[in-house]
Amino acid sequence: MPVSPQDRFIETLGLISQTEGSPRISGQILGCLVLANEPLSLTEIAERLDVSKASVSTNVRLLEIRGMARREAMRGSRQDHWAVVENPHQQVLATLADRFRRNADTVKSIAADFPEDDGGEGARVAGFAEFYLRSADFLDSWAQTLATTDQPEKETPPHVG
Amino acid sequence: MPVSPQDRFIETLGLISQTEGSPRISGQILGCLVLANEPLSLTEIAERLDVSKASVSTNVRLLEIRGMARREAMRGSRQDHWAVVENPHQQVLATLADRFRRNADTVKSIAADFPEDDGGEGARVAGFAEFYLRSADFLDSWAQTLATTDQPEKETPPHVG
DNA sequence: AATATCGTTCAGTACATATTGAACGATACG
DNA sequence: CGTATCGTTCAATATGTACTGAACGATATT
Repeated sequence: MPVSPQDRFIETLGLISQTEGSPRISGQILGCLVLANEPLSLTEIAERLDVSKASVSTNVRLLEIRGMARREAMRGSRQDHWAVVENPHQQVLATLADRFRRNADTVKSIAADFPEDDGGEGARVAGFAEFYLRSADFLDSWAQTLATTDQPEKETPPHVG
Repeated sequence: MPVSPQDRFIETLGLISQTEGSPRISGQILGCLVLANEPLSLTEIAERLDVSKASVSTNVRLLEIRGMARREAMRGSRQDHWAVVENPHQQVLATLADRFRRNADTVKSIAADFPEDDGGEGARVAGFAEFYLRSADFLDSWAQTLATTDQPEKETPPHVG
């Protein structure tokens, strides 16, 4: 039997999530929420994906930490409901930027511990820190363009000048 | 006993590599090569990190695929030697851009399979594809700035306009 | 040709973690 | 209050994969 486009979308996001180092289920949940376009209960998600409620509980909160999903109160229901945020990717980029900034700090402090006459080791390590720092800035600016251009149009990519 | 800054750098890159979804050892090897600043043999790397030559063989080739390391012939030695490329991060960003572009293609083709009257599902899926495509462009432009500014200086981050 | 020195491959193991089922605590409802 | 319905936590399991040791093939040296 042919697989529905919905299922393929969900499965694809799961695989992407996995190659990016996150649990597959978190990507699948995201796909679920994007397709539904309305808040879904924990049970609904679990049944749709045919996984345990425990997994959904854990991973939907992971999405919340990543800034991609948010809890939503539904009138007349005691159940928690979950929905994708307005601009999910913007949030995830900001989170990524934070991670890079932490990397920069860590590596920078290590670089500082090298002696002067190390044959350039410390300098090369510091170069790594510099990359992470610039990357963080870049990610932030990228996230910002996503925020300001809700309706993506044909644009020239950003450039340094 | 206190850990040397060299070991801390190597270990840190290993952890970063791991959180990014790559084998820890590949990050450690990269750290090794950066510190050495000269081509190292497979045996030298294995002994420095206290891991098997098989692992080094596999992961150093992974770095090669990622565009961060290259094989180098050393005069007077039959052994392969490995070194970091000139601008390792630029390469890895380009690789990442390729992955995003593939994601965009995959999701885009899925979006095309949704019927017209799907309540906006197909449009939202297409929005995802659009994000991946724009991300790929962004990564490329980012990589380009790294290529042109070998000596990182204080710069304003790129912006759309 | 025989031997030695490489790098790679591959089956097996170790290890990390994603996922589950059951127990638990909290809150709403009767 | 007792009961039912939630979501979360936690120990146990399943699963994927990183890593190893040994075998292999290729190349250089004698």
